[in-house]
Order: sequence, then structure tokens, then C-alpha cells
Amino acid sequence: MSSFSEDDAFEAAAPPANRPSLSQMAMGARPTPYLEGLNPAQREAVEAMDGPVLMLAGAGTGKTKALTCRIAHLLNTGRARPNEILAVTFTNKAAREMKDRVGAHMGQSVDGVRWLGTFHAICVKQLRRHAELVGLKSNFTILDTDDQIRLLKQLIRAAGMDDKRWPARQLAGLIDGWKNKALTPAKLGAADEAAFDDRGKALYAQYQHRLKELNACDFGDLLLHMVTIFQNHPDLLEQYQRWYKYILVDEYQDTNVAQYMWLRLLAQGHRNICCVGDDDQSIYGWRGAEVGNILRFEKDFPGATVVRLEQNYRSTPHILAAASSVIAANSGRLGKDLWTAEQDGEKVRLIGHWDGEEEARWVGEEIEAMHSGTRARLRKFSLDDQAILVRASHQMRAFEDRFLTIGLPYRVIGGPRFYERLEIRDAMAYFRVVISPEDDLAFERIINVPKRGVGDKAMTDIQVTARTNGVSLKEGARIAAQDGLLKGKAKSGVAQLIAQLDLWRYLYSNRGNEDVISDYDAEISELASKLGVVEAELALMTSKGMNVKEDCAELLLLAEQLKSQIKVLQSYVEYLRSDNDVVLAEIILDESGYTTMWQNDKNPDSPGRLENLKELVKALDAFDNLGGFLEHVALIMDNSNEEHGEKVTIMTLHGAKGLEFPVVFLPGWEEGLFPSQRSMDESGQQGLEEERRLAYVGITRAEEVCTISFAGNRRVYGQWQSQLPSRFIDELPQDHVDILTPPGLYGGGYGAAQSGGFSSEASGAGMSAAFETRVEKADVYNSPGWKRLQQRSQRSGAATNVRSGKGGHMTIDAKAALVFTVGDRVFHQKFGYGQVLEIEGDKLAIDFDHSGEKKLVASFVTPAEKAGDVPF
DNA sequence: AACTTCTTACTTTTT
DNA sequence: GTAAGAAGTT
Repeated sequence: MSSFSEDDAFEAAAPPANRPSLSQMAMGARPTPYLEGLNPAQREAVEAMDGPVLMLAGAGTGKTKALTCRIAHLLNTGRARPNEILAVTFTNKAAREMKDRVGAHMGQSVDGVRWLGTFHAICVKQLRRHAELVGLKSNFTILDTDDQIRLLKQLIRAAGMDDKRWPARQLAGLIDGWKNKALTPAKLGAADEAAFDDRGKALYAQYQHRLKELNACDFGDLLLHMVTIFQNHPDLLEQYQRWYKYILVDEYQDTNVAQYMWLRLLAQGHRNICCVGDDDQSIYGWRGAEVGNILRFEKDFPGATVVRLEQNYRSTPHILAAASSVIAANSGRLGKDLWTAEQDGEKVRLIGHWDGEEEARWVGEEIEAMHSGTRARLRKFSLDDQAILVRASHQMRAFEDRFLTIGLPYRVIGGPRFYERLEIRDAMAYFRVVISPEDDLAFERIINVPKRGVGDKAMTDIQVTARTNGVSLKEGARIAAQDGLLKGKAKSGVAQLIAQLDLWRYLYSNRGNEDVISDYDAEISELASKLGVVEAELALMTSKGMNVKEDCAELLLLAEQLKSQIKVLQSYVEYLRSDNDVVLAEIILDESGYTTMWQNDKNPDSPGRLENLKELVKALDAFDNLGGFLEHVALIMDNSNEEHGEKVTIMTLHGAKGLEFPVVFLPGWEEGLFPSQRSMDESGQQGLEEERRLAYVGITRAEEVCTISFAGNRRVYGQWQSQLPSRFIDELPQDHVDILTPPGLYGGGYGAAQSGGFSSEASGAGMSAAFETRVEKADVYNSPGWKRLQQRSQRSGAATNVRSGKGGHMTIDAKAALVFTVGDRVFHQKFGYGQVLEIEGDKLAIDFDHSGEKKLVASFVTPAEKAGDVPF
């Protein structure tokens, strides 16, 4: 792939000739205006240039500023030339921002800092230069998760395993985890070998082998391969150690073992490594990040300068206090005390709702109120200033639904990524086969899309043919079609596809080739003259008074065919004369019938898919060729389609790291959802602490107003479930929290106001009787917070609700649940009256008088005698 | 081979 | 409640 040559030569990294270079500037002592705006801690972090530096930067303490100033300072003082700095980030966005800001400090753009990027992007660059050392060619392809899983599925089936019992996804997860730990199959421990029905190791090895055959690697390999290379080739490593004079790492708390090893190898020599991170914001443990990396930095690099950035420039004191109070419950922290010079500000606001829908409704209204500036004490906020940060993406739906109905503009960030969409992946698979015909995974994906009559049988035949002949799938298909192994539709369909692929490839490799162009031109003029003859004939017929439409149908048809042939050839010429691959992409999508397939599809989302395809082609315009584009897409999976217009942002907490908003809503603070049950099940205490850090990240995103909410009932998997408020709510400091009262029919609900906390007022309101009844009936026995609640109930008697607890923390108590007994008469708002047949967990089997037998969650029915209280 | 209906597992989080 | 996959039908 040609995309790699441009940055090949380290040694020859001459400064750009057309403007004064940074390194030239760096030679002389330059003014350092960027140092002026730094506080003492930041300044220390910038000026401690040599040796290991650990910058512990709490949320909102100007970490990026310090980091970018440091780069600028290194350049400005002549310590390093732009290409001698290795600066690693986790996201493309962070890399972009860093580049921009360094440029701003320096007063010019810094193209020379070519080793500034994500771990993955930098490793690709390195690996392309040394691919042969791990048995790859430098034009290897990078598989995405989808390809990875299909490949693993094949291997699992080939091993004679049931791919239902042993899902490829799970194996992919295991392999990913191993790669994150820099474990090659040979290095797997005994426990890991036994994984996946004792075949984990074997399958992993087979997978790696297959990747090499395909000249491909997955995401994890990018780092793993580089670590392997550096470990096995000390000379090469030394070279890189000399090249990278200064290393900077952003979000160090998120590094996994492989990344850590890679960094350590590179930093070993001069130890000029500066790691920036915040152990309290480590939220990627699930994908292999090791908080331990940051915790033991001082051990790894003895004599390291440790700088703490603790002055927060983002949030009000109340918000900071809330965040600090929550995170304080974690153990094993490096410890930081955030403070701010600000004085005033709104307290963190807390509110409980009846269910998820009401929560969405309330948040919608609140956002509108903020927007129009009608909230007491609060200023007016643009919609762009407001964000809803959820724990899991499925929470977004309730908000989207609500905002659609009230017409509140919103933008969802981090939804299904553009390049992960079906139609985009299909189109890309076509491109991939054209560029590299041996890309079996891509060929397999498109061989029957659109339908070409290739089913299971034909596919197996093709695979067997390919294997016995030792050729790629595409060639296997060619042979199978020629030898008559394929029949009927499959045969013609495959033959046509192969011919088209060959043609597209021919075009692709001959763009700008004048000979080919003149060949096509000649063909066009030949066809044109034929068309001329036919048209003359038709004209003659017409002049003779014949009914052309009826009598000369054949001639007319011929004319039409000629015209379309000419059009096709003209498009080829247009492509061959152009300077990128946009037209080719159009030709491929058009001739393959892929576009037509969606045009004929009557699904309501097909127009959207066609739109996406158009955008894909448009995006190609910015690239020299398809190859470069595919490389870009493999690494840049973010969808930063900047929509314009004022909109509320909806995103996950993970997605929000590094961002800030004046107004933040944090909904769904309920046990099981946040902290996520899965997190706790899989990682126990550690999982819980990571969830807590997520809570900390969430709160610290807020500049002025932070609103936390929870719902008593929520639909999970389409089933209603009663929810308990999150334990994190208990950890909020009461003095810094305002409890708001939910509006609507149910009166106080969880949230009766002010000093009394939730209790008396709400219960006394009468309106909330039904609400309470429902909440009480929730099956708390099975819920994670039950034990906790039970202890509290014993302590505090039978009073329900939230009230101020000792030690200044919020406490939420619940009365022991009213339990139904078999035989109870009950009432349900939709099904009417019935009788309890069976009790199972939180579900009741009920025989309804008019609707028959149903199974429902207990919180949905009330004892029959109380039914009159239900305000529906 | 393609289309239909039915079952099932699924909800974290992403380079 | 959905989306993907299996099983069953044309």
C-alpha cells in the first residue's frame, strides 16, 4: 500500500524547506509566551524535561495544556526536533487536539511531529516498516472485529466444535485479552490454555497462523507484533530509542500491558518519558487497561519527578466536592485533592423518578428550562452546553424517543459507528477485493451480496476448490465456475462477479495510463459510429412513414444498448483520467448491483443506507487512492461528523472522558445499571471501583450544573424491573446536594424536598401512596442492594425513603417489601383483577379474571383492596 | 437457494 | 424489545 512510503525515512527527516522550521527556531532561544499562563505545578511539569516525569492530573486541571506546552518547550529549547518526539494518545481526537494546540503554542503548524498519534496509529507506522520480521508483508491489512469473528468462527467449526456453545465472540474476547497482556500463544499460562474447552491455545495459534496466511493482523497485533519485534531485535530497538529522544504519554492510566511494554522498551535508554494520567479516571480496565501501570510508575522509573495538578479550572466547588466524596470510597488511590478558586455555584441536584420514561420526560423539560433560562438562580444555557451522560448506550433510547416527540434537537455521540454499518462494510469489502484479490474474508462477504445464487452448497464447493488448489477464494471461485462445479444461477453469478472484479482491478491499476485510455477511446468511437449507422437507419425508417416503435423494436433496442455501452466506457475513461478513486468506487457500487439492491429494498432504512454509501464515496475524495482510504478507515473508527445546529449531546460516560459541559445530566443511577451488574459480577470489588471512577468522571464533566437522577422502575430486556437507587448516591455529600421534587401525578415520589429528605413529606402527600406501594413491592430480595437495605431497615425501623444520614451522607432506606402470597387477589391497570397462582423471584403468575394467565413483575400489580388508590 | 417464521440472547464501555 | 441466527417452508 502506498500510504506508507511518505513517512518512511526517519533519518532523512529534513525540515520542510518552504518555511522556517521548528528545529531552526528551536536552535536559538525563543520567547516562551506559553509558559506565562501556567500555574506552578503545570510549570514544573513543563520544565522538568529530562528524566522520567509522572504528571498526576486530576479532572479539569489543565493537563492537555501542560502536555502541549511541554512539547512546545522541548522544541523551543532545542532539546528535540519535531520528529524526535514520540507523543502517544488513546484517541484520534486527543491526537488531533494535541497537534492543534502545540501548533498554537508555537505559532505555526507542526507537521514535523510525525510521531504524535494513537498507540495503534504509531504502531502501524512502525510495523509497516518491519512487517517481515513477524512474517507479514508491509501492505498487510488490518482486520476489524467483524472479520476477526468470522475468521474465528471458521476455525471453531473446523475444529469440530459447536459454535453455538463456544461462540466466536467469546474466543475473540479471550484472544484480545491475551494480546492486551502481550501474550503470544507460546506464552500462555496454564489457566489460559485450558480456556475455551481446552482448545483456547490451539485456536489462538491457528488464528495467528491464518492471519499470516491472509497477510493480515488485528488491532491487538499492532502492538503485540511491535513488542515482539523490539524484544527480538535489540539493534532495531536501540535505533528507535535513539530516534525518540522524548516520549510523552497521555491517559497513562489507560495503558494495557502490551502498551506498557512497548513504552518501556522505547524509554529504557534515556528514560525521558513523561506520563500523564489520573488513576481516578481509569475506566478501561475491561479492555485490558492496568491501573497498576500508573500506580507503580515510580518503581519502574526510580527518581521520577512526580507532579500533581490539583487546581481545577472546570467545576464549581459543590460539583468538585461531590466528585471527591464519591471517589473517596475507592481504595488504593494515589490520592489527589482537587480544589478550585471559584466560590459560588449550584449544588449537585438529585432527583428520583417513577420510571425511565418519566426520567426522560423530566430531563427534556429541564433542558428546555435551562435553554430558556427559566430556572431559578441559573443562567440561560445553549443546547450545545448541555449533555446527558449514560452508563450504557441502551439508556439513550428513552431520551431519543422523548426528544423526538417534543422536538428537542439532540445529537448522539458514539452510536453505531459509520464504518461499522452493514452497507459501508459491504462496500469496503468490494474495494478490498479489488485492491487485494487474495483478501478471502472480503470476497466471502460480497460473493452473494447482492444475491447471486450462491448458497451454502456453492460456497462450500468454492472453499474446497480454493483449498485443494492452494489459491485464494476468488481464484477458487473462478475455477469452480469454469470447471462446471457450480451450476445454474451460482455459475453465471460467480462468473460475472469474477469478470467484474478483474475489470475493476484492471482499471484500478491503470489509472492515468494513456495507452489504456486511448484503447477505450478507440472503442468508444467505434461504438459511436455503429450507433450512428443504427440511428441513420432509424431515421430512414421514420421518413418512410413506418411506425418505428413497433416495426423496428430490435433496432431501437440495439441503439439503446450501444448508448449505454458508450456511457459505461466513458465512465471508465473519466475514471482513468481522474486523480483519485472516487469514480472507480461509483463504478464498482453501480456495476456490482449493490446500489440497485438497496434501491429495490423496501425497508424504511434503505434510503438512509444509500445516503451513507454516497457519503462513503464522498469521503474518498480526500484520498489519493482506495488503499490509503482503507488504511485510514481501519484506524480512524470515530464518527466525528460535525453536525451543525444547536443540539443537546447524548453520550456514554466512557465517551465523555476528556470533555466538559456547563450542564450535565447523569441519569440511571441505579443498582445493577450503574454500577453495572456485569462489571461487578465479572470483576468484583475492582469492577465496582472502576464503576465508581466512572461516576467520578461523570460528575467532573460538569462545569456549572450537575443533575443526577434515578428511576424506581425501568424496562430491561423489554421486561419491567424495579430498581434501587445506586449506592453511589449514598456516597454523595449531603451538604453539596439539592434534592429536587419530581413533578406530576405522583407527587413527591422519591424526592420530597429539602432538609427532611425524602421521607415524611412524600409519604404524607397521599398522592404518592401508589408510588410507594409499587416501590415497596419490588422484589428486593434478589436485588444486589438487598442485604445493604436490610441492615439499614433494622437500624432505622420501617420508614421508607431517603433521608439525611449520619456523617453527612445520603441514606436511602426501604421498608421491608410487602410480599404477595399465593391466592391473593390483585389488580393490574391493564388486565384488571386476578388471583396469584405462583411466585417466582420478582415475578408473579396471575390468573386474571378476564385476560387469563399472565406472568408479570410484582411491581405492576397492587393488592385488590388497594386498587382504588391507583391513580390511573 | 431464498424466503418465512421462530427462538434466543442480549445491554456495558472502544482503539 | 430487538436483532441475529436457526429451523422450517416454498
